[in-house]
Amino acid sequence: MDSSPEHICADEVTISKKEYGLPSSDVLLKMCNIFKSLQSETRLNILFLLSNNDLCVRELELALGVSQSAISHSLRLLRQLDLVRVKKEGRFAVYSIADKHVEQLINVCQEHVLEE
Amino acid sequence: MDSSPEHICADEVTISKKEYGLPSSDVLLKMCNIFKSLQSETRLNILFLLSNNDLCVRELELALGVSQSAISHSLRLLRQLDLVRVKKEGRFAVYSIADKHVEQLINVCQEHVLEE
DNA sequence: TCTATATATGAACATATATTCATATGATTA
DNA sequence: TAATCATATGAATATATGTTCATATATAGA
Repeated sequence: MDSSPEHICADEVTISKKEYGLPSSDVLLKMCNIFKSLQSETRLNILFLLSNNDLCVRELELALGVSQSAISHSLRLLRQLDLVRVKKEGRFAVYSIADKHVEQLINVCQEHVLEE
Repeated sequence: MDSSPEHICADEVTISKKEYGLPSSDVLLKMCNIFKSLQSETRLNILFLLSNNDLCVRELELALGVSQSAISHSLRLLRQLDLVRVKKEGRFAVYSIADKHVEQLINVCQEHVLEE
C-alpha cells in the first residue's frame, strides 16, 4: 500500500493485537484445527470423493487404497470438526460433506494451485 | 443423495480413482502444503495482520509477541507457497498477502467456525 | 448361533513440524 | 569503520501427526 522507498516501522507502543482485530484465540484455534485436518492427502482425497457422492467407509477404502483403519481415523477427525457427517444405514456408515464451506475451502485452494 | 434405508456399497471393480476425477497427486501435494502452512496459529495470525496492512518482520514480531526467528521461519514457508510476497525497503523486508485466494481461505474457514 | 462384514478406536512407532539457539549477512547510524 | 538494527537460516529438540496393529462392537446372512 505504501510505495515510498522507505518503510516506517511501528514501535511496540503503537502495535497491539487489538488494533489489528485478530480473531479470538478460541476462533483461531478452531481454524487451525480445520486447516490441520486438510493437510493430509488422505483426508483431502476423502473430501474430494465425498463432494461427488455420499460414500461408505468401505468405498473410500477401495477408492483410495488406504487401510480401513486409516480411513476411519481420518473420518473421525473430519467428523469432530464438522467437515463431514455420517448417517448409519444398516451395517454401513454413509458419509457426506457437512456444508458448502468445506467445498469452498478445497476449491479455492485448488484454484490457487492451478493458477500458478 | 439416497434416502433409501439401505446403502449399496460399490465393489472394487466399480470404484477407481479416475472415475471420481480426483486431482493429480502433484496438485494434491501442493494443496496439502498450503493447508499445512495454515495450520499454525502464528502463521494464521500473520496472514490476518497482513490482510489489513503490509508489515515488516519487526512489526509482526511486536504484534504477535513471537520471536524474530520464529516469525522469519514462518514467513519463509508462506513465501515458498506464494501466500505472501516480500519487497525489500532499505533494511526492512515488507510483507504482503499474495492474492485474494489467501484471504478467501481464511475468511471461509472463519465463517465455518463462527457459524457453529 | 456361528461366521463374515463394516466400522471404530486405543496404543505404539516412525515421521513431520514449530520453536529456540546460535550465528551470518546486509543496511543504517554514530 | 564500529556498532547497531533488521532479517535469514541451519541445527537441535520437543511436540504433534499419520499409519499400522490389535482388538472391540454391531449388523447381516447362513
